[in-house]
Amino acid sequence: MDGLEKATLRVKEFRKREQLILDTALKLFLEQDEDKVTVETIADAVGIGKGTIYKHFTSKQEIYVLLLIRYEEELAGILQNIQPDDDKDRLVREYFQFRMADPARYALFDRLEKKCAQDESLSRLIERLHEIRESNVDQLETVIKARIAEGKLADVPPYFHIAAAWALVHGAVGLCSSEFYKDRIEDKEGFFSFLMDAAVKMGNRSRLKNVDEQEME
Amino acid sequence: MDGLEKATLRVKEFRKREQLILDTALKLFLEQDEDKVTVETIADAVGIGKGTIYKHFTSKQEIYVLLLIRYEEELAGILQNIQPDDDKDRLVREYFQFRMADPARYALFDRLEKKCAQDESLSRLIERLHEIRESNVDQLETVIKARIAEGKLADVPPYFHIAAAWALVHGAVGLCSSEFYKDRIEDKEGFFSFLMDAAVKMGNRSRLKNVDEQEME
Amino acid sequence: MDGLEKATLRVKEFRKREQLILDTALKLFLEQDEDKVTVETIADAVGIGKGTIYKHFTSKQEIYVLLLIRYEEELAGILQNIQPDDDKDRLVREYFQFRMADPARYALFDRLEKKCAQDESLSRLIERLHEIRESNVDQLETVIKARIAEGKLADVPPYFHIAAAWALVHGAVGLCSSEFYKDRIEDKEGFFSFLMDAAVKMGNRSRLKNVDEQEME
Amino acid sequence: MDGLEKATLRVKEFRKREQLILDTALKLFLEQDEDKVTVETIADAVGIGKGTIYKHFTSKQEIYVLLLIRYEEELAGILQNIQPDDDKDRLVREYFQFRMADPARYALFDRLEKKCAQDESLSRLIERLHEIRESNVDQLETVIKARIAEGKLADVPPYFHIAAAWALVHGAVGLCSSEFYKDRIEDKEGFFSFLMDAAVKMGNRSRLKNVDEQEME
DNA sequence: TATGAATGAGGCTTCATTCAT
DNA sequence: AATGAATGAAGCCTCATTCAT
Repeated sequence: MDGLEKATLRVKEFRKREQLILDTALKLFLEQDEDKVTVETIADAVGIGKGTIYKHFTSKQEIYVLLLIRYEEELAGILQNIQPDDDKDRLVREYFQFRMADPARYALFDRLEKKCAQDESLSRLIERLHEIRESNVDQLETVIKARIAEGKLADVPPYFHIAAAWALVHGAVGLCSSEFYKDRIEDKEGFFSFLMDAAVKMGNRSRLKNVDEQEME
Repeated sequence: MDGLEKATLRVKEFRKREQLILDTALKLFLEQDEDKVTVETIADAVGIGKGTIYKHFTSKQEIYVLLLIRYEEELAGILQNIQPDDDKDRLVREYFQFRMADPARYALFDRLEKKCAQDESLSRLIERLHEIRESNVDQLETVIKARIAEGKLADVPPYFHIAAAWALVHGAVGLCSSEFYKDRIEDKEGFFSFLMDAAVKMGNRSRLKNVDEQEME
Repeated sequence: MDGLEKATLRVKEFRKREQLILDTALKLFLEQDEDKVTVETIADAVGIGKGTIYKHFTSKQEIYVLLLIRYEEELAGILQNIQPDDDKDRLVREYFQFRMADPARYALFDRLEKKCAQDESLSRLIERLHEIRESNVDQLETVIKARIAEGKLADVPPYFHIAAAWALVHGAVGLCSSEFYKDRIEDKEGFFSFLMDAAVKMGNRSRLKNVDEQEME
Repeated sequence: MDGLEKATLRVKEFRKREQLILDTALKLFLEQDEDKVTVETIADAVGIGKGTIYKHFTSKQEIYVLLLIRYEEELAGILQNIQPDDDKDRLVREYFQFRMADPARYALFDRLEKKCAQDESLSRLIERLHEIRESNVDQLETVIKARIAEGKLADVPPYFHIAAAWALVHGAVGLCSSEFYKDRIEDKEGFFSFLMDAAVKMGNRSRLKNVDEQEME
């Protein structure tokens, strides 16, 4: 193994550790409130020194943003993997499935983003986050537009559909983590099927018609 | 003015200041992240000493809960004021209008509640909060039930309707405070009318039918 | 009732309240650590306002000293009441009985005195405390001297006897409140009779003589 | 020097600083009332930052207990160093000499222990303190028992002798730190020899016998 | 005179970040 | 590069004392 190889290996190790730190941080943030998780806690959980964290990230807040970016990139990966000739709906379905998969995680990211929004020193990363998200949303818009053209969705600005769906998902997540409603919703499965049904139909033009037809039988 | 009157006046002044502190705290919490607002900041803003805050509240966290309770009580007041012979829908409409009126405030309360949930020393107040909320929800359920009986709403457990609407409102609020979407939704008014429309129709039985009928023409 | 009488009555009431405050403070200091007892706690327990305390005493520390003085005065009263033709031993016995009567109280006073010792603003009161105590000790010395003259006590400076007894009593009190020894001394009654026995005999001349005789063998 | 050595050195330095903090704290506690000594005062006196204190101890109270433990361990060391074939009395003598060596220190520890007794979070350390003390007392009991067997001490439970001596030492310490008696005892050396004499003879069997004989006359 | 709301100095503790090894 | 001891700003809270009513 020559010097270059060695160096490459080292870089790889370094990157790997970076991911490990982020993974661990995420896990801890989900378990406890992120304010209660100290940098030392993370370092201990990873099994490295506290100082090492700062070789990878300039601040705790940077960890927040990088987690956000990683999340958005993961989503981008999912969207990218879907073939253009797939059922158009699949894209949308995957998108929301991903977002709903782990409500607590999503809620965490929501908080983290709010926390980072102000910080001037993170603006570069925040920008990047927005770029990725923009691109993800663009992908979705393309699909939405196609469906509108097909007459399958109400002819409103595409972002109406996306934002409405986003809001519903966000709302559902909030509901899940709400101390109060958590206890009140007895038939959780039934409820979410009710909600999802509503979400799908939300801007759906043809579906509404179908429902009618169905009911007339 | 006799002694009793004087004492009453004093108590009134005290309560007034309490409200002033809560008002100021709320204002500051909305302006900055509540973690960045120190007790001293609040005291300074009110124009009183730090110690005075602790004559009214036992901890910063108690301020959080009392703010939550005040919010829920305000809502209760609105619900109570509606006459029984009012249009049944008005109750529901008022409820969501109230919640949507100041999304940032609502988002804040969401965070605050999560922060207080753990604290054992606040359990008494948290309980009271839940009681008020329960009573508010009960009121709504009554209306929902009536509408279901009238055949105007889908016959699912009433809390399906409430929770679904809650989720939508929560989602909309989240959307509003989201750094990213905030910039993307150009026609905000249009969008929210679209969303509200969806919300109202969500569990609406007759509407669905009507739409169908309409489309069959 | 004329003005003078009224004023006298008022003064009486005032003095009475002063005693009530001191009584209550003492009770609370004994129940909890005196540092944990706030001036407000005392006022509440007495059923008066916090400010009123400061009409009677200039500071919390003054309460400490006044309690000390009251204690020493109480002792003086006991010593005074003993007739000069009483059994000489009775004086000594009463003195130590008084001090030992409530070990916790005694231990408290010990702490309080240490706390006040430094405070310059209390020096006047501290002086008075010392005066009373001096007079009490003088009385004892008189008795001790008489017993020495009778040849019943070892002919050492009288304060040797007093201080030695004081130390033993103080030690016994300390023992009583010691967390550790408290559990170890099973036969408490037996032990204290053993200890008292030793104390009484401590400077007892006749015993020393016996020892001498023994040693001469 | 390899890594292991370095690490060992580091740990040593760390421990050394820990001792330095404890030493300084003790010194300050003795100079002023421990309540007047703030954590910052200690840090400043040591020449380190306030936060560093908390790398070594979890709270100010923990410093109290560790000081107590150190004191008791020091005593254990002294007792251990005494050879079994030494004069049996030496153990007892050393024990009380140690305790009497620095009355102010002893009085301080007495206060500290009382202060920590309640604190639940210190229970583990308090337990350890009691263990050490128990073992120290056990050693003494062994000696006392032997002396009782030899007929040199009165045949009462061994803890009678220990506790009585403890009380006397405690009393003497109290006397020393008493503002009033401090000034009154002119011939301190003479007095303490008088007191010690009494202490040593306290449970001394041969003397009791004589007394009995005398009383039979 | 009695009151109790207001005060603010001051204490303890936390933790993100730095830096010498 | 990795470490972890050291740092100190900053936060929360307490309570003796004051003072206007």
